[in-house]
Amino acid sequence: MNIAEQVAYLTRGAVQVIAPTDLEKKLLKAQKTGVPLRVKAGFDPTAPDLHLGHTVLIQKMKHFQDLGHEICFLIGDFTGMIGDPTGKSEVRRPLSAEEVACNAATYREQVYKILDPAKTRVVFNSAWLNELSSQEFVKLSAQLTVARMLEREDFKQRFAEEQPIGIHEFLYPLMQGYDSVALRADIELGGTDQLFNLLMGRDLQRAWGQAPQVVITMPLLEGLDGVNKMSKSLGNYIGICESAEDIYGKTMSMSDDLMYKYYELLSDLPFAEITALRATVAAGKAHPKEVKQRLARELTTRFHNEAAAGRAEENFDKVFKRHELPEDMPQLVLPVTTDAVWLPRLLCESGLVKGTSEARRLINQQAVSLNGEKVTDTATVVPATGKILLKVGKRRFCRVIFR
RNA sequence: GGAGGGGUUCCCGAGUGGUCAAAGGGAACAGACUGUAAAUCUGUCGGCAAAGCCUUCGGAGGUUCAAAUCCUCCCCCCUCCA
Repeated sequence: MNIAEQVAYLTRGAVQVIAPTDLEKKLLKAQKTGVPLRVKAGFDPTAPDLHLGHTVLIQKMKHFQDLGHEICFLIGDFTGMIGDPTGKSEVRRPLSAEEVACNAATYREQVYKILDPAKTRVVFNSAWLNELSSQEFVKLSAQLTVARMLEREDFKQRFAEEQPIGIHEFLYPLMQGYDSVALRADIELGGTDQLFNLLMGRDLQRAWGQAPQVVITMPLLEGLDGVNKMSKSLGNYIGICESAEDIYGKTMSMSDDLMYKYYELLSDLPFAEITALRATVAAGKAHPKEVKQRLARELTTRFHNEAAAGRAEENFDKVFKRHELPEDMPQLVLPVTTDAVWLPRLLCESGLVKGTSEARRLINQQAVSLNGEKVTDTATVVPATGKILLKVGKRRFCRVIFR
């Protein structure tokens, strides 16, 4: 690849590149000298459950890796104690060394689904931040004025609204920036919400006599609701460790409008092709469901494999399109202790519902079927013999076997 | 150190003595419609073998026939002044 092609490849989908000429220069230099660029991206030490939102960034890291550059997967175990002021700031409980190690292991396990372990360096910022002397610390904080810090949108707003701003929150961007100094990063990747912190790295590197890193920001991926950023706590996520069925099914449940965004941020399809795809659907020449299925297959394949994706698709069509029973469903084997069981109790024991109250509600809402027949009476009792098929809503199944 | 504002069911947020398992919104779940789309509409949304009973409104006591609401003590959060 020539430099222009490399730049195009590495900035596909990026929101901002600061500064583009620096990127070219760095790539050129790397090509000439054969010394790979050092690419940094930071992650929180908590929440080791990665979802597609994280993969936008990780995928970008992989692009750099593909071109032979060095990836620094930074785990912010020190900065994690502060918490990024972006958005809702909460005081965080410091994690123990064991917890951090455990989370890091989980990160590795998940991240290596995408990244090449051999070309990935995992680093912890406590390694150098714990060693920072008070003198250096003062030097660090002297690089920045309060006025400059208050330019930051989040702080500006909170200051105007007389919301609290902790002094330690000022330290977060400084320390994240210092990470770039410590690592001598050439490039730092981050979400658009990270811009301030990323730019801080450039300022600090200059102050420490280093060439400023190139900053590349990636869009935040909306969750399945299409509104909020994908996050586990909002429940609008697709986890990369979920089953093939779940990844496939969740992908299919997103809105049509949203899927193009997912194509842009998660697939490697050229933007021109995605635009064409959108046009084809708009013109009625392609069914949006098929376009979405293609996406679902691609994502499922990425985190599992093609065969699993195929099975997931078959199962999906079977259950939701043809309204048949899924390949495998949970089974519950119960000893026969009485002649008959009250249905809500049985639903409860099968784990399909949380309690008998919920079971009653669902029965009243025509949501429960027994051996394929809708149940209308909450007082229904089931004879405790043989096999029974329970279904709640569209997707909850269980086979109960009495022995 | 001083003054003030708060802690309500998953979340936000009403509620100042009975009509409160607690308005409204969001999320979630179910049904209709579909492509399991989305949007929309309808319903449900503490627990319980259930026209009743039990447990909930930061915590512990108390007043009262009756407390989320009043009193006492305590814990926690926030703002302003210094």
